Amino acid sequence: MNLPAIYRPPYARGVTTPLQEPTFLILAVLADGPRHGYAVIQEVAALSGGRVQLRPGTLYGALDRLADQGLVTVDREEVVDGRLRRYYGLTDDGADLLAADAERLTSNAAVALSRLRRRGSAARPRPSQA
Amino acid sequence: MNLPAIYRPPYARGVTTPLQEPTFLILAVLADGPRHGYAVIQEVAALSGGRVQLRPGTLYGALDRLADQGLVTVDREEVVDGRLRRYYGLTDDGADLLAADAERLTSNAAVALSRLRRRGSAARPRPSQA
DNA sequence: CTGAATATTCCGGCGACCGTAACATCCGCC
DNA sequence: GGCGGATGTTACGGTCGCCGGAATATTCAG
Repeated sequence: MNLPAIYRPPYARGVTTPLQEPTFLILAVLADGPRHGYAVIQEVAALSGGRVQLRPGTLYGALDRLADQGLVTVDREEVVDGRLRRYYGLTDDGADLLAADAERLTSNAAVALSRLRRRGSAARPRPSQA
Repeated sequence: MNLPAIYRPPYARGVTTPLQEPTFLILAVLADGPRHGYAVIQEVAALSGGRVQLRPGTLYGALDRLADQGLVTVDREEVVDGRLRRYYGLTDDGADLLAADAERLTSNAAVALSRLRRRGSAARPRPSQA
């Protein structure tokens, strides 16, 4: 079962290779530098145009999972005003995986758009002007 | 609040708006014209470079679901050598959703790559090499 | 003192996908 | 002339990421 090379090297056990959108965006946020959980939620919302509103359960669950997989690590912890802040940072493995997955997204999008254009020759109602 | 318009119009109840990769690729294959299930499996494998090997359960489950959502329809049925062939075709709603999702993928990939580039120039906390 | 924002933890539940087997027909091979 | 493989669909148990919501705790606005 020739696993096609892409999606294997560093992604040890259990790594859901095609990242889902929430996980992908979490890694994307951390690519800019360490962040704590709550900041990730806000930044994901911002750079998805408000489309993706991470739930606490999703975020912290994903962070734990990604830490287990070695894709992120706890950078440091602070206590501000009695509240805990745990900063997570992207590892090199995480950056590699994110880059590979971004490539996958680009490729998939290109394939779909190319085939949609071919389809355009047939009948198609256009209610809105793009 | 401002639910970003994209990802709402035709995607009535239960439509998992961010398409997962198998679903996305199924729609992409059908964008080229009607296909029967088995052909979809092969074509998805081909245009994903062999990375995505659809299981029967995934494929036919997805087709039923997509048909319920009005994103694909049964185009026609043939019996060839006593074996059934059911052809599925993309609806206009399906094409719209696929186009919107391709845009989402492109955008997400761009965001990730841009942030990864920023990361490369600054600090690499994990000295793996270079 | 009530409510919103900050920040994390916990838990039940759902749905897409996986993995595999079954069933049926036709073909190549030995 | 039977065995295995390709074609094509159906069925079902299981896994896992995400959702949805509530709890906890502190600070600041009204």
